[in-house]
Amino acid sequence: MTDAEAIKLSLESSGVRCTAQRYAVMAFLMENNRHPTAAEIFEAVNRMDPRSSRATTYNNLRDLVQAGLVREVAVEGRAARFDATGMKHHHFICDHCGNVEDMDWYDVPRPASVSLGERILRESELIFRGLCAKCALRQ
Amino acid sequence: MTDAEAIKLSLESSGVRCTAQRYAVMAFLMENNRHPTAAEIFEAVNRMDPRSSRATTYNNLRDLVQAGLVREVAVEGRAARFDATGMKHHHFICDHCGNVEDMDWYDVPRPASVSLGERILRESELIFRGLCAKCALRQ
DNA sequence: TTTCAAATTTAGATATAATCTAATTCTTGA
DNA sequence: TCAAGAATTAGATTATATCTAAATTTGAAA
Ligand SMILES: [Mn+2]
Ligand SMILES: [Mn+2]
Ligand SMILES: [Zn+2]
Ligand SMILES: [Zn+2]
Repeated sequence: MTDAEAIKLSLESSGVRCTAQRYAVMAFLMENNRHPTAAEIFEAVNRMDPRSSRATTYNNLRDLVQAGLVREVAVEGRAARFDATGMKHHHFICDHCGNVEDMDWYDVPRPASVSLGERILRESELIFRGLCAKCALRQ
Repeated sequence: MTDAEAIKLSLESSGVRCTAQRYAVMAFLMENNRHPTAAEIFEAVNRMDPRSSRATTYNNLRDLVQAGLVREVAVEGRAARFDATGMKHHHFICDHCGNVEDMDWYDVPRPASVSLGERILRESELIFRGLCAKCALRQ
């Protein structure tokens, strides 16, 4: 199976139509582990046909996040970043430049049931903070 | 020592002048574990004297975060929320309403040194996601 | 106490990020 | 082929946060 077919399949098996614009977003995120912002994705997708409007880019990112194929990472004071939820991993967020980097995944202990109360837990996310390699050198 | 003196002291020992406006932000966050947004803090502080402008509220929140007295929590698609960094704790963020709730703290295993590379780790933050008690009931 | 430079505050403008609107185009299945 | 729903679009709008430049306040030196 080609990559294209795999993307098409994963979209459709998640209940999302595979449109040209949606495909372009998904393909860009899968070949790119740099956690781009919506603006960067919009720009990248529009460097070639087919075009995609800003509204569509945001709509599709929202749909893909809902379908569980894409993860949105909120960063304090900066635009949200996105990545394809391929292999499980954690994130390192740089205090200085805001870059988001992948970190090896390891299982995180669940909170005690009594502490969870009536809440329904979907996932536990571990975020490391500090200085990325580039910013660490400069300080 | 009164609470007021304690706040004044903690500001000054963190190298931040204790101005009336800064004090009001800090006091509001310390008597309030609801993780208010900047807009909510601005409004609360301005319900009584002394007044504080929007710019000052944002400036002071930035200064207090830098001093380590306040934590900023970015939430996807919503305004950032703030809390006083008193006792260590984790956060639960509701997928549905975006509310941020405190969870008991427990130690998180550090990433492997090889995985960290040249990065400098400041903190590891555990975020639980799912539905808060109120939203869980309604679904 | 007086004085002054630095820090802080302010109102309002501006910038940035994200969503909404309503018209159009595309897709799918009958 | 055709109708209905889904998706896309340009541009307006909203939401969030920062910037600017002038005024005020502060603390420490004199
Ligand atoms: Mn990632
Ligand atoms: Mn908290
Ligand atoms: Zn960095
Ligand atoms: Zn909720």
